[in-house]
Amino acid sequence: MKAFVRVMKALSEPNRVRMVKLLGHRELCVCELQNLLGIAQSTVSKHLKILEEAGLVAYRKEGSWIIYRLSQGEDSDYAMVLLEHLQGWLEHDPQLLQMVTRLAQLDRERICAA
Amino acid sequence: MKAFVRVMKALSEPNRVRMVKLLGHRELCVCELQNLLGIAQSTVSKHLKILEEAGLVAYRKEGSWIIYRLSQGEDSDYAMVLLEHLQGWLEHDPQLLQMVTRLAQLDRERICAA
DNA sequence: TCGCTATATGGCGATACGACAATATGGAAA
DNA sequence: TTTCCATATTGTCGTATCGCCATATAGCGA
Repeated sequence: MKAFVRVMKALSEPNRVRMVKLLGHRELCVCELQNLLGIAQSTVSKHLKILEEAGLVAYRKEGSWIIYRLSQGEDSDYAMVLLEHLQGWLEHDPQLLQMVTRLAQLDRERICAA
Repeated sequence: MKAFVRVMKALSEPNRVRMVKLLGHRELCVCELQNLLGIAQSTVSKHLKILEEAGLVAYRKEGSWIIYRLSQGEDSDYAMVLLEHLQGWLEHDPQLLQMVTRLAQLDRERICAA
């Protein structure tokens, strides 16, 4: 029950759901999420901790960056099922679409600069 | 996003999850849920309202009883998917098992009395 | 070493939530 | 009508949550 509620609670906050959806496109570091969501860095960090404790995301360190990705089934069965459904859900949310567009734009710019 | 979060929020509270699981066995009136959960009637009523607004449960009136049941897909796609998964999830939660046992016992007694 | 950047943590204020008791509503029975 | 019973609503209280700012912590480069 506790584990289930932890996953539901993690996904019952719009900004956290947006993080999950954004991470569905590619792995992202904290500052990228901060940039895309437009909220304070400390807020992003706290949200990520909640997502991680629910087994929804995982991270790896790369120098001083910490790069978050969607979890791959290591931890919670509940989390995995929800993540799969979320792939299809909310694809037409206006705010989210806007963020995804910005993300794609950032990626294109990076490619051009390379 | 709002509809999705509403469903997640509704399912991120243990007593509400228990209500859903209990309603998975059969429809129940408010006082039965109150009895099984052991919480105040007003609390049960509020929880049921939240579950209903999320599209997880529905009700019908029968005299002065109001009988709640799991929703059948009338309202929310998110709710339906979660309800289906919940059929299998949390089957071994100790508290829930105890409540289900009590519910079965009540049913048996009612049959004997008839 | 000293900063500079990326991230995490602590603390605060505003708001939301979950519990209960008390009260309102509305049907059924006397 | 009056009296119950089932349910909903309202008020209150303690706690949790979300946002921010300010402050650690930790790695990288000068």
